[in-house]
Amino acid sequence: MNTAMVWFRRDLRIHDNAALWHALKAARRVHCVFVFDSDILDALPDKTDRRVEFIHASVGALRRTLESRGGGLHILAGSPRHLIPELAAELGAMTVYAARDYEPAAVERDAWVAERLTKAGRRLELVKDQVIFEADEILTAAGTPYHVFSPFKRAWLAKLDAFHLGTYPVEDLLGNLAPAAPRRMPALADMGFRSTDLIELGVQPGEAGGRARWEEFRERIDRYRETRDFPAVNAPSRLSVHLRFGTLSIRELARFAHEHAGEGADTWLSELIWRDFYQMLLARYPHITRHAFQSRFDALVWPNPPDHYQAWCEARTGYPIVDAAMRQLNQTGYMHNRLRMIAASFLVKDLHVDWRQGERYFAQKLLDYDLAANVGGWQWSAGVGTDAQPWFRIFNPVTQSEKFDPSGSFIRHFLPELAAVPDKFIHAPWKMTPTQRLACCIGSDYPPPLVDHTRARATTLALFRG
DNA sequence: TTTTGAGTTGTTCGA
DNA sequence: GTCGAACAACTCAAA
Repeated sequence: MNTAMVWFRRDLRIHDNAALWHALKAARRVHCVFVFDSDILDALPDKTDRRVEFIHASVGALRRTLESRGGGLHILAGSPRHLIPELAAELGAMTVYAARDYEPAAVERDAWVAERLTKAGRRLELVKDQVIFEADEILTAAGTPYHVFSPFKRAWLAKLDAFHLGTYPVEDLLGNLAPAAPRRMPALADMGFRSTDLIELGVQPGEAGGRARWEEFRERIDRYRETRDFPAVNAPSRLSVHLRFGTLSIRELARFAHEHAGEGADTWLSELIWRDFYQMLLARYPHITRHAFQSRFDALVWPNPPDHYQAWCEARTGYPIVDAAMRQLNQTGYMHNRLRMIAASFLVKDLHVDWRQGERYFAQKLLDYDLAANVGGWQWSAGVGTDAQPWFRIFNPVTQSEKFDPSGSFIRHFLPELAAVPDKFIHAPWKMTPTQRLACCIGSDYPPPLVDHTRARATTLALFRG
């Protein structure tokens, strides 16, 4: 009997699923499995985690879809290092298919599982699914990985063709799915987690949720370029969480963006290329999770003044755009991309805190948290990453605020204590005279600025000069 | 090997 | 208020 297994991880969908297609193509009986990984879940300090709920709901939806096609989903909880080889043996699956994951911990886990399977005469077959081009597919003429985005993007676009954007026709082969014994799905509480406000926040998990969001964004894509930098506008795709957990296919999104003419789609496609770029860098240079990409900056000692990090986390720096951004993150698990840059630049270059602390904080809070993209973004903001112009990258939080939240409507939404502050002062409320402070008292209703930007900027430049 | 052009998302200063 | 130049000078990628 020709039997295979598909191990779902961050590809929680059926449509255009590479691992599922390869298994269905190769075997007459295909078992599907998902493992709630206790090695990851047990380490999470906060048991009210929207990501766990997103995964849990998406896995439930995946099981219902598989069952409606005559198949099923084995849902287990524990360490996949043992559970995957055991289940493969129990089901008689010779090959386990899975989508390749480029995070160092996943690479190590997969090598471990592969070795176990091999010893038992089976094998783990990892296939490309999360990116358009993997680390060894886009190289310079010298055969080395790109370290600069623009030439990487040119090479990426030059290599793009119908083959790399093609859809795996999974739907044609679903007759090979094997059912799973009907077992109750583990509840969130069984794993020690509580339910969250995910649905109230408007996040729809699962493949259907991703598709709904995608259809809604396609209506707005032509305006993406002009509107994407304004956090008060519904401009971003908000698809990052679906790409993170694979409830949408990157090939489907990239193909649409590539075929859809216009500046909006081109700009958005660039963002998808950035995603491939950072995945490639992490796969090639796994040490960048803890060390500066540019080694000459790795020894840089950040002053990290006491209380600065805490004030930033708790949205009380006294700079409205930064605090509003941090409230958006703390309250909703999401932060607009422009604000991620402003908040990151402020923590590192105004508050002089090590970028790794900010990266870890985002890791705790972001629903769409992706190690590769987050590390890449923080290193770029800190000026220690793949491009070398730190003096260009010290955002002025007031100028950025005036430019990208001109009416202050985003600020007022997340900082209602500033609602009555006149437009003229919304970006820098400490400039109000005592009589103007009736609307909001700086010092009691809202904190005074934690640092002086001009002085903090000078300190950063000196720090980089060495 | 050497040379050349370019580098996501900016800010500040002085006219 | 608006405009252009300076910022500081390095690394990458391709010719």
